Amino acid sequence: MAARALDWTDATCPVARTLDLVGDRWSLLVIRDAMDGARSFTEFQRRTGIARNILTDRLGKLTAHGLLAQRTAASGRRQEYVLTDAGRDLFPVILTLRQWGERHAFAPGEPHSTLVDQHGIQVPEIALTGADGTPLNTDTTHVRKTA
Amino acid sequence: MAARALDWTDATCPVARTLDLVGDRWSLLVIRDAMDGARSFTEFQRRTGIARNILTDRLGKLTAHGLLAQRTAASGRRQEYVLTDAGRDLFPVILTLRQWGERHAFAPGEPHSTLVDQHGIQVPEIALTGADGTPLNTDTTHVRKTA
DNA sequence: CCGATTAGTAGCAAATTGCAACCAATTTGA
DNA sequence: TCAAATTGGTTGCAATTTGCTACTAATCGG
Repeated sequence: MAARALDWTDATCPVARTLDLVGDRWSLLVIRDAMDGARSFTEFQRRTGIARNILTDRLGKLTAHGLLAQRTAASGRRQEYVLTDAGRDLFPVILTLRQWGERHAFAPGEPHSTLVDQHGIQVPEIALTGADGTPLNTDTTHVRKTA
Repeated sequence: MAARALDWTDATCPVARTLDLVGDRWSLLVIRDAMDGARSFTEFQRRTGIARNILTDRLGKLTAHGLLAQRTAASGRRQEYVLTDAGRDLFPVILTLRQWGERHAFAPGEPHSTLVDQHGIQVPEIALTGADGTPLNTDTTHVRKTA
């Protein structure tokens, strides 16, 4: 695996750096499936439908960038891919992508998978609020460069 | 612009549908810049560094999918691209991508842009909590198919 | 009216992706 | 216990996507 020699699309922007790492057609779907229990090459391939050589590449890159790790499976001698802390920390990204899709990419009544908590209760729509309780959105925030 | 004939990567998963719409190398950076005030073709090109023909394609697709709209600029007769409600609603996605990047894609002390509110105060890290106050993460949630 | 800027298009080369076949090692099951 | 199936890839090639460098037509500013 090529050592990390990333030259960032936009080195000062955290959004751009994150997208350099996971902003392709497949990486976030691999992360999604890892969050939902996928561990093996074949299982990732089956769930995503990704081409096998591309999957090889993505698993390698995600591992090289510290989002996945390879370890020996408990039951025997096979290897498996598991999320690292950094990989698990993408949960808010996956959740917000999910909730946007539910709101804007499905017709009313069209069926789709949902995210539920331990009790099987559907996860509520998250509302972003700032320290003072005001909602966070494009009107109430802006980017300050290179703080 | 080809009429909408999307065949989804995974039609039942809202995450996958969202990524089908914005999960390429550039779309979310265009959205990011639109949120931060970019309106014109040239301005998007300058901020992202995207190739001009690809930018043409992405602006067209985002417009076709209802994330951007073209309207006549206030000051004259030129056209400009503005976010629709659906486009603005990607704010939580951009914010969570930003915060993940801040946590995992920068060395400690390395400078980067930050998001601030109206008072110039830095937006705090968002913490996802469920209805009962328990934190939402990969351990406390799971996907239920085709609810 | 002239030069600069805007908003693209066109052509082509390079890089990425996807498909299908192949392969070695491991696991399963009769 | 031995054959068949499964796993986890790799390889080669074709198709698609991307990026670069012109080029153009319309507009804007002075």
